[in-house]
Amino acid sequence: MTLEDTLTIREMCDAYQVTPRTLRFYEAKELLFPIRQGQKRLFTKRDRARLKLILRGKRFGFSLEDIRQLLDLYDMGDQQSTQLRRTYELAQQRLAEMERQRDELNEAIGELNEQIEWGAQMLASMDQKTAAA
Amino acid sequence: MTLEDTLTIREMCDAYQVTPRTLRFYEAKELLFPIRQGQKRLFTKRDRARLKLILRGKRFGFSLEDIRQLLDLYDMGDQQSTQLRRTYELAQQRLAEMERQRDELNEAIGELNEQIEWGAQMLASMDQKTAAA
DNA sequence: AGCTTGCTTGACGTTAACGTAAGCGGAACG
DNA sequence: CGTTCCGCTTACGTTAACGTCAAGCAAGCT
Repeated sequence: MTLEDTLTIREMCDAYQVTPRTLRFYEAKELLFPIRQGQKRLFTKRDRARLKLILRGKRFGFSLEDIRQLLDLYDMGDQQSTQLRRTYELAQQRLAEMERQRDELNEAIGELNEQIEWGAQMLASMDQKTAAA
Repeated sequence: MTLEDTLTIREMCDAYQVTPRTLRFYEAKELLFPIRQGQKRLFTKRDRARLKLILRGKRFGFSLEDIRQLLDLYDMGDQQSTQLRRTYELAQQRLAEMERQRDELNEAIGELNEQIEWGAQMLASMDQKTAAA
C-alpha cells in the first residue's frame, strides 16, 4: 500500500526513465528533497512534480543550476517582496534569453534549409546521371 | 606582402574572433590544414572558408565531429553519392531536431510568461499595500 | 546461517571544447 | 648582446551531468 503516497528510488526511476544515480545527484544539487525512512529515500508528490519540471527544463536546454532557480519560482508562496522581485527579474532575463535563442535558432533553421536545398539539387542531378547510365 | 594570400595565426584570430588555441585545436582535429613555413602556420583561403563554415556550424549546435563530416560535403568534387546522401540526411536530422527544440522552446516561453504574469500581479498588490501605508 | 537483492555513501572516470601555464626557438629592436 | 614579441609544443585544468565501480548495511528467502 502507498499510504504515504511516496515512491522508492526504483519506482521513481521506472516512472520517469532516469537512473538512481541521477536522482541522488539531483538531491545532492538540491533539486529534490526526498524524505528518509531509515536510510532509504522516499520521493513525495512534490518531488515528482519537481522532477517533471526538471526533465522538461532539460529538454529546453537549461542547465540544472538554471532549473534550480526556476523551480524556486514555482514554490514561492508569500516570501519577501524583495526576494520575489529578484526572482521575477531573473525569470524575465531567462525569458529574454530564451527568445533570443529561439530567434537565432530560427535563423539557423533558415540557413540550414538553404544548404539542404543546395545539396538536394546536387543529389538530383547525380540521380539523373545515374539513371541515364 | 601577402603574395601567397595566407594569414598568420594572429591575423586569423583577429579576423574571426577566435583564439590561437582554438585554431591549433581545429588543426589537431583535422578541421583545418594550415601549411607550414618553417614552424609557423599559414592559413590559406581554403582554411578561411572552412573556418567560416565551422563557426556557422557551431551556431547551429553541431559538434565539431559533425562539422568535420559536413565540411567534407563542400570539398567533395565528385565522390560517391552514397557518402553525399548520408551527409545530406545528417543535415536533415539536425534540422528536425532544431525545429523540435524551437517548438519546445516556444511552449516553454508561453508557460514562463504565465508564471511571470502571476508574479507581476502579486508584486502589484504588494505595491498597493506599501503605497497605502 | 548463508545468499541474494536493494539501497546507501564515497570517490574516481568520462566527454567536449577549449583555457592556461611551462618552457623553448627565432626574429626584431635598441 | 639583452630583451621583448610571436609562435610552437606538451600537457594538465575546467565544467556539466552523470556513469561506474567499491564496499557495506538491512531485509527477506531458503
